[in-house]
Amino acid sequence: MTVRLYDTRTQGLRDFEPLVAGKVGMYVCGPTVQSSPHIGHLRSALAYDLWRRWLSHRGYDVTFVRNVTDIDDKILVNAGFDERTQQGEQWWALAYRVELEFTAGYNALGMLPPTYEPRATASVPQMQDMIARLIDAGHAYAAEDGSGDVYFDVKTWPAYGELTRQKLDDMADSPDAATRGKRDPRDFALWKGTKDGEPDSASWPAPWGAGRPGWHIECSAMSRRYLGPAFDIHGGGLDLRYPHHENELAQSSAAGDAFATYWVHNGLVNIEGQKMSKSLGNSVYASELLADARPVVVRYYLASAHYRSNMDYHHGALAEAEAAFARIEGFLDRASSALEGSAGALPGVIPAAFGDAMDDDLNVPQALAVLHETVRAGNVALDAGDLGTAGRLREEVLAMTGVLGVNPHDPRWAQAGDGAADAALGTLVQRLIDDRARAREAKDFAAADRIRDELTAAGIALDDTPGGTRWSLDG
RNA sequence: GGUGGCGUGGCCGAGAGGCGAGGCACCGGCCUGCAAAGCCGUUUACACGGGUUCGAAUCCCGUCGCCACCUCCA
Repeated sequence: MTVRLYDTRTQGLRDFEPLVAGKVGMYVCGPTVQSSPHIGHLRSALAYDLWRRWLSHRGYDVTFVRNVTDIDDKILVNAGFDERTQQGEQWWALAYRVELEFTAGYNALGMLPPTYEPRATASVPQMQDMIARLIDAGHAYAAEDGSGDVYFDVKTWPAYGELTRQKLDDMADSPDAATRGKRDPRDFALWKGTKDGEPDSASWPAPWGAGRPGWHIECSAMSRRYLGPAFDIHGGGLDLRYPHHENELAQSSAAGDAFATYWVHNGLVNIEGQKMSKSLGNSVYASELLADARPVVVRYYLASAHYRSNMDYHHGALAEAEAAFARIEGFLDRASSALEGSAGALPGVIPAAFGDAMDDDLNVPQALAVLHETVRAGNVALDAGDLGTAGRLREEVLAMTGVLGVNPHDPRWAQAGDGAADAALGTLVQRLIDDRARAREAKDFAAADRIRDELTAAGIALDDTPGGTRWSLDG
């Protein structure tokens, strides 16, 4: 019952062994809040939400940190505030507005809030401290052009490239290197001196010149602040391996930190076979997904491929997920009707095969297969009138969907409705169902079917069960 | 050019030397007044060419195709 995970650095599966028994420190690179969250952001966040839930389920006390990068070139550009005319949105206003969109997206999909969710702008002193230590140690230098930039000196760190197994000589030169006061084209910025036209609000005083932190140093400083110089798992999107994570690893190591024991990277989401990009204009935003399907179905869909595989979002994908999810939901609904009154409030037991799949590098697709097999067995038991077995299997299904965060009966997923209107609708529908029952009793099937057709046309589905006719709002 | 990954049936998507994961769709049957739901069953597979093996989708070699990162990106 050991959790195994795929570690990018060693390129293989490793048994998970925490630094401190029973505890896990996990740092995940959160978004740069420069524009609205898209399907890829949600998928990434979900991957680590699932890791966190599973590790917790296995008894670990998980400290989960996901940062918010709220100062960055793109944020300044996208906000486009003009100092002279005072027109446009302030960068910090844009950052906060977008951060709220991300939070709303995470909440909609039932992601557990991180233990800590630090903003980069709130840890600038910690970043400066780390930069100072790197300069003192001879691994970083202030640019000689007086720009206020500070760079990491990759040639002083022979291990540079270890995460992505690249040799320094093979790395492409940065195109703007010559003009930026770098000693080597591959040196990367730890601190960016304030340039003309940039707002004072995006400038922090520093010994080497006023400016703002580079992207990479943010994560090194924040992970250290909240998890310490050594922690267990560092996660992020596959696209962050290089340069972001490579640079984090280099600077943290050079500063004397042990940093992450395991590196986990989630696969990306393509759209209709193509990479999602702003230039192609094919981005699928969180708001679109949530308009197309129930949040729990979006969550189910995004979890249905292994977290390390690239997945392709295509038209109809959510409808397929809805159908698959409805099967699970249907069983639980049937079981609830059949088992009404019988307690069965025991904490559900997760089948061993499900646990084995999850332990094996979070193999959710395999775990879902176990879940579906349990659903079928449960339906068989219900058909046979074996309520004891059905009840036990229902508990298993609830336990499995619970740990994945897709329990259909979780109040979280309940549609926010109008109680009085729902009651009125229920009364009217029940009257029609009663009328239909009388017609069926009298063998007047034409009349009975007419009632059902009318309800169907109104978006209400009927389901004749041994326990009576049930109705539901149909999608 | 460097580093890494992928190619499974109509679709999605696991698996990784030996009983054809699971879901969606389709077809046949059971059940039902008819549906729906549910159950049972059939049919479609492992890019291509070699090799290793008693046995390969799974290992090895080669070929083709696709993709990611190497510049900001979850």
